[in-house]
Amino acid sequence: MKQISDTQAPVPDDRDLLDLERFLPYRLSVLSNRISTAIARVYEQRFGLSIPEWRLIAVLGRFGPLSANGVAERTYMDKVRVSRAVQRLLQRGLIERAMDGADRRRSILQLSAEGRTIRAEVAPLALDIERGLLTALSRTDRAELDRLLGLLDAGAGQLMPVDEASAKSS
Amino acid sequence: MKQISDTQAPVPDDRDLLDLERFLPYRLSVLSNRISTAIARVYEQRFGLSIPEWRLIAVLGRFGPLSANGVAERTYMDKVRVSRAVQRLLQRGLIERAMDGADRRRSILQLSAEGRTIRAEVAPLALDIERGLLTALSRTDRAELDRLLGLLDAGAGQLMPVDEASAKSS
DNA sequence: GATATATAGTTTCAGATGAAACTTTTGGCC
DNA sequence: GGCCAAAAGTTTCATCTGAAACTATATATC
Repeated sequence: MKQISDTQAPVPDDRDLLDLERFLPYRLSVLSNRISTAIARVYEQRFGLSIPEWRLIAVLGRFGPLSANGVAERTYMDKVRVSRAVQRLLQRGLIERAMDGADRRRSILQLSAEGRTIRAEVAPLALDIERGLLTALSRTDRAELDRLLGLLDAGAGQLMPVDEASAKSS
Repeated sequence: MKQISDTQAPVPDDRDLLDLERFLPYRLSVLSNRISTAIARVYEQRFGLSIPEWRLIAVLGRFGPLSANGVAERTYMDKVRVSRAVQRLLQRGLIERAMDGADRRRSILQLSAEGRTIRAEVAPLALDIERGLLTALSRTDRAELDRLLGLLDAGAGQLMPVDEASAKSS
């Protein structure tokens, strides 16, 4: 004889049916896209820079000279993006490329004088934007946020190892 | 006679030259992309759903029936994305579309029976992923995070009004 | 009730994207 | 030295994306 209820497919109650607005990945995605879009617009209009291009400048300014791969690792961009950003910035003369004498597959990238100038102009603007975002947060709030983002990074690491995410070196 | 130092272009010191790794918009972007990519992979492999498609299902399940515009408003997706997601889900029979009798420009979208089934399967998976992300956070940490994201949303609102960001209705 | 303006949704087009293939060079390994 | 696997970057190709143009309908103004 057929059993009742226990073996039936469970009828999901509302607890199992997620509410998009409270779903953390969704909230992060909407927030981050909103911010990135606004920033991209500013960089584009004022400096003709895309976000990948700006990241390249920022990271070369801070850690350069670097190989393309070094850039990819530090920016979480894949090598195709880096390659394209490098090409455009070379054309514009904002970076310089040399070949590594010891390993001729590898390039050596660094900011040109003009690139350094651009970085010095863009960076304060970026910091202004960040300040605007954070106006409503107290000093301790900011420290909290920093800590919590760190924890989320760790959680995301479980989900998807960093090197599989994007910063592929091959 | 030319003045010295005071009128010269300021030489930016390191304080003005941002460090990408500490720059909030960058951190949010990397974190969010990492999570979204991982989730997109799961949805795609297990259910053949893109993220826009899943968002449509989630929001229709929770608030449906809705017009395409209603969906756009609640998901922060632009109307082109919504339109495309609608088409694919109609093809797959996961949603149904009727015309609004009172306003024949407007469509009325809702989940089909099969759509409801899919939602009931995907939602717990999504919640599992979220739980994974949050394992390292205590109950109070989670409340803090919620609050801080709310503040950031407000800050982002200053940067870029919601309706200009993406959920354009026209 | 004709004309103008706005809205819902779709289509078009030009650019962005990333996985996979490819080229070149390097580093074993025999 | 010769051969094979791996790494650095680039190119290709198929897909995704969103701004702008477009279609159809509705609303406002006269």
